[in-house]
Amino acid sequence: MEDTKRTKIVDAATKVFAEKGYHYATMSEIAKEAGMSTGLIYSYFENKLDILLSIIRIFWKKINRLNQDKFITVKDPLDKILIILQNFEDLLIKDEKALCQVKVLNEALPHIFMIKDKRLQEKRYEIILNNKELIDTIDEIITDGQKKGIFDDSLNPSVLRQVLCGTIERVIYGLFFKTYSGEDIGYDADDAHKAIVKLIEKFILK
Amino acid sequence: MEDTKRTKIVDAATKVFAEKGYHYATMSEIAKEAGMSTGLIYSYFENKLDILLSIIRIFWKKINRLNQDKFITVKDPLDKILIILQNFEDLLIKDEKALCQVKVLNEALPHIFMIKDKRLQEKRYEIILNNKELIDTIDEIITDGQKKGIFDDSLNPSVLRQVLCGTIERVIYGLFFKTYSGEDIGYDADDAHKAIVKLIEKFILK
Amino acid sequence: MEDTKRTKIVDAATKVFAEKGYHYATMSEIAKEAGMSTGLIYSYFENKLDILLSIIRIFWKKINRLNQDKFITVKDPLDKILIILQNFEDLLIKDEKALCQVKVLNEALPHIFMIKDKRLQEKRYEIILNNKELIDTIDEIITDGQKKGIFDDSLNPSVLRQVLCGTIERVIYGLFFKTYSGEDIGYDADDAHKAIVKLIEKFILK
Amino acid sequence: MEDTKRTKIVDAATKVFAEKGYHYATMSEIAKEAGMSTGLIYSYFENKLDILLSIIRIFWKKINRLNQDKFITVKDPLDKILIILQNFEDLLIKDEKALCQVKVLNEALPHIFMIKDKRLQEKRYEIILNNKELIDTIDEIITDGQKKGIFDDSLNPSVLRQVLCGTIERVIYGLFFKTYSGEDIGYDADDAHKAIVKLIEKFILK
DNA sequence: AATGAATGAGTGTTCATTCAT
DNA sequence: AATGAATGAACACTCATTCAT
Repeated sequence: MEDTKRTKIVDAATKVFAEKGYHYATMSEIAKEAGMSTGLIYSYFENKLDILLSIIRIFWKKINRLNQDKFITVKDPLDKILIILQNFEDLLIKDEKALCQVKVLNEALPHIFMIKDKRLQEKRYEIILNNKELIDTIDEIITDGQKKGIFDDSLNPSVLRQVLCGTIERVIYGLFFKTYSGEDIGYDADDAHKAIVKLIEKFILK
Repeated sequence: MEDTKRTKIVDAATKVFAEKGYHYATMSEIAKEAGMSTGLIYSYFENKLDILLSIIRIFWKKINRLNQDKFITVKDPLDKILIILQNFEDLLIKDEKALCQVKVLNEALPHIFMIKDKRLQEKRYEIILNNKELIDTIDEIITDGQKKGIFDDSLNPSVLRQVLCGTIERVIYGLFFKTYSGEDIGYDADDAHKAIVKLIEKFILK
Repeated sequence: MEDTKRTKIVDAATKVFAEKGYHYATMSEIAKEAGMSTGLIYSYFENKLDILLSIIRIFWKKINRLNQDKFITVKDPLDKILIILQNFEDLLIKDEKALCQVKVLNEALPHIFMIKDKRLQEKRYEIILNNKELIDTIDEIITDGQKKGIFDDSLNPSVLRQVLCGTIERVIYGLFFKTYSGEDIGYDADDAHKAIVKLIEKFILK
Repeated sequence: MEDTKRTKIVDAATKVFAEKGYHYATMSEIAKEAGMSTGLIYSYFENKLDILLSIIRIFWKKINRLNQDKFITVKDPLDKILIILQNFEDLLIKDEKALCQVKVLNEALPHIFMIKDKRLQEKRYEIILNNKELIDTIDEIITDGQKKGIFDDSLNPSVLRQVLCGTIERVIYGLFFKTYSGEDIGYDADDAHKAIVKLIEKFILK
């Protein structure tokens, strides 16, 4: 029950943050969207920033958990990269509601750096750790693929990862923009998927 | 003279916005950084948002002008793409001061959508036009390259462009982060350049 | 049974008000201290201010009743004054728990004046009456003592009473402070008693 | 000029705090009383509590300075005590505006203990020091008087000081109450003065 | 042209109070 | 009778913007 409320708030905030941007969103808008009063939000979260942090934290946790779950049975570097992609798509694209998380995630960085509240330091640290976990995971997979002679080894793993992540982020952000603005962006979820797979095949594979 | 002041403000704001994020930056910080009083800023800009808009507008204008200038003598699609990349690098990477524009550009989108001030509508429209101009330019180049049989034509131009732009944005953002946080990101400006060129060769070329 | 609950609330509130001050004390702290839920407090009291009022009202009532009870057999003005002192000490000093009432009584005045709630007007009036009763009692004793030639009659009764009450209040407040802060104040309950008795002998007696 | 503004705010706040009590007083009331906007107050004070602290700090500083100034030429313990009394009267009674400080000073204690803001810790410490300075000064005078055989030495200095201060506080508070409520309290400033002097003569002197 | 003191609208947050269970 | 989740009014505080000098 308590968890339902937290989820409601997180979902409402994700929507409002995505629509208006963190600072333009007000607590009463979030409360209204969540179907409750402003005060109640403060029973579940320390403050506004805490909600933003929670959105991000939950997302990275989910991604990391999904990845680790599937990596147990998969060993091939290419398959692992494809699994990471698939997990991103599962979490963001297949649930249209969740798509707006991309924008919130995109906007979050400056706010994470502005955290002064001591109560939030730990949560901030956790986010950084979770983020680092994904980065390290990808970098290890790439390094592994290069050692095994499967991946292109003329570039260092960090740049390869940046190219991959930048692509995924941008392509999915486009889908969010399409959904929420209604404007045509020239491609759909299927095109996006094919493009990233092709990027992996042509750019990352040897 | 007036132009010097405007430039000073734009430069100061770019720095402060990049360091703190648009909303955490205050007008008095910008004024201090620009070496003038808060009030004077309002002689050159309508309001805070107007400064942000100007930063973006100036950047897109410069990019478009640089592109068009060089496109006069260049006709090959691949060369054109490489010129666009080079222009980005000239504007952002080669001047360390300007590097922080990446972050401002990254953060700007939500604010552009929140413009209510009628005086800014025109400027907003101009930005969207400038942005669209670059997008259209790239899309045309890609379409042209595909027609000429030079570029991969299994993906539509919009997605190809997103992959390219997402990569450039992310890779350069990494360089900004490195410069301003001092942390190691595993690659430098040279690696970044090579990676993008390789992306073009392996992913965009047939 | 109902009375037990009321007493529990009053005792808990007295403690919390004394420790934190009326406004810094929250209803949930009082409820926790009283071992019940916040809601239940509202079955016994109109609101937060009502609890404060009750604490004060109960104290003045007790003092007045104790005084009147003992005055039946005592007629000498000096003895009467000493009885009032003894009653104060019985109610405050001898029960360490009750000592914190001094602080609550001290802080109460501004709140009594801010009562707007109509339901509390009557209670407020009662407090003022009870307070006035003690004042009048003391003033009458002093007047009587002056008439009988026992008390110094070079000062009017009101000022004499203020000196006496100010002394008692301050000296007992010191004891409260000592108990709750643990700091040394340079005197104990016994010193306090002797000082007040000496004040009566040297200052009020002729 | 800046000092005029600070003084205006301090005076306004003293009045409003005295009338309503610290917590019932709002910043906009203080601003209105001071003839300025809410925001401007924050150019001169950290926050609401800082104003309260300043009122108290200024008062204790003034008292201590006045005392030390006059103690240079006076050596007799009795004269010193009378000078302290006179200074209190000069600061509080002779300026009717300043009289309301008594109430603010009376109410301040719980708030001083609730200070969490780091920026105010130093100011808090200064107040405690100033307060201690007066206490120590009085205690030294009394000890000196007892050694010289002038003062009653059957009670320890701390209690004697409490009796004196409690009396002064209470008697002056009565005058404040009279002025601001318009009610008759049975004595005036002159009676108050005589009472305290008589207290010193009869109770403190041997 | 230039200043920065002054404004006040806007919002996050708290907490007394209510009420469904 | 008892709970504590839920409410929302109230207020401190910030900061973009203005304007007297």
